[in-house]
Amino acid sequence: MPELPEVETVRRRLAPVLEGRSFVDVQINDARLTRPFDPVEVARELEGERVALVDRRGKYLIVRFESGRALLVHLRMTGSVLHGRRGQLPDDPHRRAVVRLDDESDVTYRDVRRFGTWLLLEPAEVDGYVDARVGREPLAADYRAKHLGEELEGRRAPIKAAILDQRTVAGVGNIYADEALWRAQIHPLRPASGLDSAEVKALHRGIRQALQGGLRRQGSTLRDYRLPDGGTGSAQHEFKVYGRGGEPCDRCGTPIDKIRVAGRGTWYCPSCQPYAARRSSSRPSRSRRHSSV
DNA sequence: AGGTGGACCCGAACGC
DNA sequence: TGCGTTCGGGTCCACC
Repeated sequence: MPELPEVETVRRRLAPVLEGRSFVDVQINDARLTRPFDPVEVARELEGERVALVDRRGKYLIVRFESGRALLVHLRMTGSVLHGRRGQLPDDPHRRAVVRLDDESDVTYRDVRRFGTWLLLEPAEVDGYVDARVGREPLAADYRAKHLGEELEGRRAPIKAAILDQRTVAGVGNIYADEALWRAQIHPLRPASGLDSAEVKALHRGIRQALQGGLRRQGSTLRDYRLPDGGTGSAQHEFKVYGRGGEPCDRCGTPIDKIRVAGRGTWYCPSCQPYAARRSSSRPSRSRRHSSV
């Protein structure tokens, strides 16, 4: 599923091929993509726009035009963007849109489950729309544990549900939420407001490390995710818990357990992510390492 | 008012 | 083998 690392990888690959280019012709053949707006009208509005910048906020890919308008692309679960020379891309029953650029190349959008969305916004609408839905960028240089702590304050929801909320922190989805909690050694069902400051710090670090790791591998391809050149990411090979039920924990050897949190499949290590607070001796956070198995 | 669960999708995996 | 059922996941929205 495209989460921050996947969307950022797409952004980086797309920026050099889109910036400075104009949309010459746009075909949208799935009304769901632009709902509730008419796809034919949206396509017509897009024609003639020249791309100033390919941006990202959370899981939104933001194509900013010189006019000040912006196209917000959300890949949801199975969306992907491909770029290639015109006519070179093979037929695809799941292709939902094609953008012809002014340099003889095409950008196509494919989406098996059709959850993805394209939303064309006027200049004055963009910031408000995005900021209402998306919190701070976790990979920004100035993102601090303090910011995460403020968002978690007073929230009774399980910590995993809280970090899946895009307003808590931008771009964390089901996969990287589990990976971050494993790194921080925090049980996914712990009430968000119950974390102490050391745990918030560990989670802040866990989120950043999990996302950075995904980004270094150009995202994770479980099935549908692709880079714009058709390539695959490889972060799935680095997962510590996601999808690894029954396998031994990399840290302590205990079999990874699977439960359900906030309606999502959730994998964690029952030994190094205990629900009850670890009893700490006089010294703050001594560590496990060889907990009993 | 914050939290939860269903709806939206469709291909793959599963069960009989 | 074949066919019906279940699963999953991001976001919105109705409902508690």
